[in-house]
Amino acid sequence: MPPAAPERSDFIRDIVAADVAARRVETAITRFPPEPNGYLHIGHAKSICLNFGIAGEFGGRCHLRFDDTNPVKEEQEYIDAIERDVRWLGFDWGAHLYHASDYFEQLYDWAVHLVRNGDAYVDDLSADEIREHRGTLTEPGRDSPWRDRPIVESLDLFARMRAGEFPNGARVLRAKIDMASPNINLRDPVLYRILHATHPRTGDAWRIYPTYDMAHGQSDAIEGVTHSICTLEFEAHRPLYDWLVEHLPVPSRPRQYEFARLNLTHTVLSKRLLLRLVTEGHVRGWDDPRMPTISGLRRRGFPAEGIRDFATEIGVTKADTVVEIGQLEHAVRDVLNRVAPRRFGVLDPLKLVIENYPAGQVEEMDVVNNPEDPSAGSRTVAFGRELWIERDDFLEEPPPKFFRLAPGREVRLRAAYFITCREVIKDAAGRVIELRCTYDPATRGGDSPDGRRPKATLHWVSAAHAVPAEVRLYEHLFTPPDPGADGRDLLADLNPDSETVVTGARLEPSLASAPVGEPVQFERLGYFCADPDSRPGALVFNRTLTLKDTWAKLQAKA
RNA sequence: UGGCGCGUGGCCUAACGGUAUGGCACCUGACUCUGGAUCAGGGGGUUCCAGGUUCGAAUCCUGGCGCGCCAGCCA
Repeated sequence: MPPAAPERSDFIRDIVAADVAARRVETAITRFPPEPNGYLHIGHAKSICLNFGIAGEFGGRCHLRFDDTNPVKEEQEYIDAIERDVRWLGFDWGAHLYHASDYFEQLYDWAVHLVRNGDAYVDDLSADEIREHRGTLTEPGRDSPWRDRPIVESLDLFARMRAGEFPNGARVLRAKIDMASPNINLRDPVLYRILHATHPRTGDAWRIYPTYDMAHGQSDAIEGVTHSICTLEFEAHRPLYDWLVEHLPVPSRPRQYEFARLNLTHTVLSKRLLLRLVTEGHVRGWDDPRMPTISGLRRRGFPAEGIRDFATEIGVTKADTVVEIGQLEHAVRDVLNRVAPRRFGVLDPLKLVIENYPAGQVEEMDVVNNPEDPSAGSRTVAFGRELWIERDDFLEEPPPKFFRLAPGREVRLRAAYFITCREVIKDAAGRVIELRCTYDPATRGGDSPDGRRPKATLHWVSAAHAVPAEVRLYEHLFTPPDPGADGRDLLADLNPDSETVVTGARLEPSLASAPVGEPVQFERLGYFCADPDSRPGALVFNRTLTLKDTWAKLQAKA
């Protein structure tokens, strides 16, 4: 667990602090309760940071509990991915790994307890009939004809449900609360349903499974959870949460608090929609670098620290809001700028020949690794007569405010020499294919003895030394900030340029051994990291984010 | 329509009856061997509206308006 630095406070932390001060609880025991039916995304990260963060700050603990009450949707693959992602985010549940399925026997006993007390009954109505009886938002529901059947009969039927005597949907166990409640969740909610399905953990031991409402609060109580923090859509369930905890002999009394889930522009945060993108092949998988999943962000190169910083910066409230994705990107750049070693990489190479540089000569130029971090030291990069520079660092007819290379103009090659463009060579189609330049030997290292200061500094790689690579450039997954809004088809909002694969990049040789996922900055371009697809001799890099680019901004305005 | 919740500059957020906080974004300028980073400064708010209580209201009350959630044997 990361150091429990004092986080900014929020209404939930205020409640916890007050509870601790009033000795209502000894400490904060929270839990992160994912359902293993998909991959975790940045919205879950907000919840993870909140739950583990609070536990850390108050010297309590946070459990990882899988809410695995619906075997028809849940899979082991998701369980594994969730554990990996929470750990990668920087959190540790220690020995406190739990599953709602661990409590199935206890939950069953408690269900029997409810029946014995006349607080629950077996209902023979079909799903359709139950819906019909439930009433509507404005009309009260009607009692099921089975609502007052003898307790012994319900007991017998419930036992036989467990034994697997009835098919799916034949009967359910319902709480007996109030069919006229204005809160629909209190109109005799279903507690158990028959599901002849194999569970990832309990196998075929059970033919009935508890619903979320029956399982969640009771699991909290079993684990001694003090503050059960969930998202706003469960607000209407809180009266039921409380009802169950009050009608059952549970060992502790947890309280539920709700906060607003995260919404982000230019993406979607719904497991259903993310699953659709995966299954329909619009992305490379759950961990596609464009996905807002934790594993996607990781593959993209977003550091865990940046995600955590983002979570604290956006705060925790009950207001349903949409955060600009730029705020996430800012938190990520902030970390990357501090930690990413700088390297040279040319995405769209243009050959540059230095006519007065001796053929065959190679100089090892000393280049600082990170101007933000002197302790990162420096490295050596080979320089020679033939180089690659970025094609858009040259313009034959430079517009005003374009400071880079142009015919007759002198610029600095970073940590190397000043060069002047003498001649532009084009192919038959008129495309620039080579620049002939001269260099000033007196400017070795990048400074001139006479104080000349070029307006631009270019990155470069030696043509004789550079290694080729594929580079995948990523942008927002969706073009509009609110994909699928106003009844638009989600797919129509996909950004056709969300991934651009560049195949002819040339990188400085040290990048050939860059570990997968380790962030580097390609100077002047952005932050990158090697993709898991990368192989020796077939390097693949992902662009995590571009650097802020005021020139690009100027161009966009024009 | 019934219940519950929420409305503070473009976005997020603070304020706990004392005269609108901070971050992101935006705009200047300085500095710079990354048009990066950094630093300095700046613009932008009838705190959803209308009443009321109070010496004083973003905060409390009433009534509107807007938005979100709830009618799965999903979570």
